[in-house]
Amino acid sequence: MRKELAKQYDPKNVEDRIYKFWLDGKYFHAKCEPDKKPYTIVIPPPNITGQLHMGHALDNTLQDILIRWRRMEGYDTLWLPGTDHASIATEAKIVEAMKAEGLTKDDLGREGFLERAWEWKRKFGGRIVEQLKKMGSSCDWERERFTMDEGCNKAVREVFVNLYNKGLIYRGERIINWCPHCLTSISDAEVEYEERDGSFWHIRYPLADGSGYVELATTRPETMLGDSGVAVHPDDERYKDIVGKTVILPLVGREIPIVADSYVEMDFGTGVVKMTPAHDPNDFEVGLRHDLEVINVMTDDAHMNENAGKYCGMTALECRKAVVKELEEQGFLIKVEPLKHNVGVCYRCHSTVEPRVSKQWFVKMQPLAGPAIDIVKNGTVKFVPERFDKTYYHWMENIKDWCISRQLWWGHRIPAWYCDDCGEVVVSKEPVDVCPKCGAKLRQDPDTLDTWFSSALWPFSTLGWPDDTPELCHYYPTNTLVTGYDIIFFWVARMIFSACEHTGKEPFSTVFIHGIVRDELGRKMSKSLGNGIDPLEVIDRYGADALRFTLATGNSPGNDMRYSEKKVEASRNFANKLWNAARFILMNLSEDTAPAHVPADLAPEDKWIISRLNTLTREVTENLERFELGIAVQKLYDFIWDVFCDWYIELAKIRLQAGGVGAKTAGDVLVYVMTGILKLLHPFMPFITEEIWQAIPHEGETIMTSAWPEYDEALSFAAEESVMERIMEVVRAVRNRRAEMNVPPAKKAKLYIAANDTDVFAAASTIFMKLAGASEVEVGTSFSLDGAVNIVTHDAKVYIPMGDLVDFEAERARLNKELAKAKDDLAYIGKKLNNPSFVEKAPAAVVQMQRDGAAKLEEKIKMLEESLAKLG
RNA sequence: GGGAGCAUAGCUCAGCUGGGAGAGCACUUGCCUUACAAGCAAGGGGUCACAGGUUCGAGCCCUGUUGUUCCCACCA
Repeated sequence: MRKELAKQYDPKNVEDRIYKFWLDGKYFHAKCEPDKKPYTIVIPPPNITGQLHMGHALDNTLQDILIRWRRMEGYDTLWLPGTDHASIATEAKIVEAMKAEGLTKDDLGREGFLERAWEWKRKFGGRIVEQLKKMGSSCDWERERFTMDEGCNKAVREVFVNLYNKGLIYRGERIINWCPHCLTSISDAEVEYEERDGSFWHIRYPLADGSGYVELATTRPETMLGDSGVAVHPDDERYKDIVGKTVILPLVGREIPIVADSYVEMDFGTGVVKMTPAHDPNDFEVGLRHDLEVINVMTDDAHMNENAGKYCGMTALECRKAVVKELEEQGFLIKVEPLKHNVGVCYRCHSTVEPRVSKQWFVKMQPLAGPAIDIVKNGTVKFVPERFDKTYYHWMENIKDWCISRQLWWGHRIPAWYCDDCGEVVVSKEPVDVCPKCGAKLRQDPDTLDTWFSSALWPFSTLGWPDDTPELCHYYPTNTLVTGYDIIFFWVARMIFSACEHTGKEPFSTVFIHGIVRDELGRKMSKSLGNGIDPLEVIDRYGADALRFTLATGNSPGNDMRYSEKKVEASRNFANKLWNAARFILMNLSEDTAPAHVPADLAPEDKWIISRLNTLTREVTENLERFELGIAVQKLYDFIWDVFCDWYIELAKIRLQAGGVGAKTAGDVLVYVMTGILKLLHPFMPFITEEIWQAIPHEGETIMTSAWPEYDEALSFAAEESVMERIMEVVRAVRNRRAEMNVPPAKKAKLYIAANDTDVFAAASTIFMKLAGASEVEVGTSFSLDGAVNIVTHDAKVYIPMGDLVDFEAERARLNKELAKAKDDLAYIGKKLNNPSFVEKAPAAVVQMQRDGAAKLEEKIKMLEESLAKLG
């Protein structure tokens, strides 16, 4: 007994049942079949602290479309799912949760804290996976890895030690970005810039020899407590003679040198810059060149420290006020100007970043960047769309060393041990207890690694690297990475150079970049704006299929898209349309209808729809291959709605209602075309296609693993396509005229069709009766009728006797208008064809097309003139 | 300061390698036609930002201009 479809399409009902069916059948499980070609996709690790948002939904949808399609094409497909340990955000959330219980990090200690973190991860970490499943994700989630799982940990230690041994990781005192809120260092990529209103304080520093003073300006007066020099440009005539002298630092009284350095811009401010090497990256560089003292005046949490003298203990802001006040009182302050300037903020918490000198671990980037650039330049790794390789090159070519140590507990512990007795540093894959030099007890570095350090290893660490596993051998290098452009620097670039360095291969061959989903007003969706839309809520109301379809529609690689509920509604309506088409087919099938096949005795409309489906198959496949998912889905939409539902089903009704062999053939073709549609649509709308596929005659257990349709030259019927186009033109023209004349649909009228090719139109008489409001149809080479409406198409003239309804003046006016239009069109084409260089230089096919067009127009003009002549 | 994207119907956007401009929504008109009113049929609406250039032919290619968005660098 065949399954039935409910009268009303209910996505929730369908989706819950189908997902369970897939899970029970274990259809998602990766098999690692060496004889099958692998298709592996790397997916961004969803942040475990987060709730599913539109960004995830988009990622997941595009990935799943590609995976489902390739699976149907017979590939051994695998996702590399994972969960990010997201150090800063995760740790902040855990700290917050502890605070609610009256606990702090120090109360728990490192072990206790980690225990709490795991507990927390178990509680919330699985949630996002459940949400992705609701979207139809066909990821084998049982393979899910966590970046802090032992396997990945092993890879991290391996990489760290290898890089260290090659001299590519070093520990050093350098200026780094410090987030005073998160209390950790962050990398350059994690700093964002925001424009803020600030002030520009002009201050005078007296020369030590009493010969005057220099005037300089600063936006951060409090840092002057750490000044160890003053710089001017070497070519600046104004200050040439003071270079080498010293100034007395106001309030502090320290004597500091005036140096010349080309970093200083002569045109900006007064052309004199105070140097605070401990708290400004540029000053630090200048300081290195001129051997200036590094004086740290701040604590971890942006308070002044003991080096700030009497200001010790104040916050930076309090200190600024105090310093400015004293400068003013002592006559050092010249003026204050308002100034807009960019301030670096932490990308996680948006606190102002404090640059400070600190001892951290770094990765030397220069040697790693070279191969990573080459592998993209030589096409081994391709960006889709291509233009993103420019962004990538620019970043790689100007890369600075990467600060990888974080002052956090929730992350991969740095595998380095220190001997407090003899100062020995040991870097090792395995824990070491005693100093190999002096035998004293060793202390492990308390810091952890940047979350992206471990994430960068994702494509191979999850496959078992550094062990030579069968999985690694089969699936690596992977095929595709799908991600947003906002993550190119953080993750994509780092995966590429890490893979080059550690595996000697590319991590993936294609980076498919998509845009971000914006709200209806084009704003970025964000928590603080409160304009984020919860994908689960959308699914609840319209279904996952509708959401997926929306995200795929109008999605062109690399471009942002706007979310609007109207679009989701349109997608849901489309699903409903498909549902109803399926219901219609089911109603018209007999119990013994066979699964999809092309029957014998095809009618012209059968050949037409089969041929159109054939073309569609080719177009959808080609566009998927080019990652043009938006175009593929648009073509499906147009075909299903306009071609299949609006035309073919209506045409098929004629034979279905007549019964007999024709009905059987029409039924078979309906099943054949519907099956093709469902397969092509399945990657985009997995649930509804599975549900319908199960209901109609089919072979196999699930559409997921059924074979992807292929273009077949034998199913291309150009002649029938053309015949149908001519018939459809007549139908449209008649409908148009009737609508214009306000003829009610119920009022049928006889149709006289005059054409040279009488057979084509005679054979289609039932079509005209069904679709063009004809009571009966007479076909001949010419008719002489009075009181009839004249309709002219390119190769036929149609008369509808309407008696009193016909307004001859209106008829004449309309025909004249059409004639004028046709003549204009012909003149336009004629101009082209009379242009010798067009005929000579344009491709033959284009010229022929114009000639055909001209011939059709000539024919039409002739018929229009005849009709006008008859009207008198 | 460097780089990139975008500018097409009232709105949101497609338009692949150049061959007389498309969709969805909105709008107008007529229809509950036995799959579907979450629908059917018909229709109105565009100097493809502006100015040049290449070409037989430009929404598409090149140059410039304007507006807009984003990324990178960063001015002490």
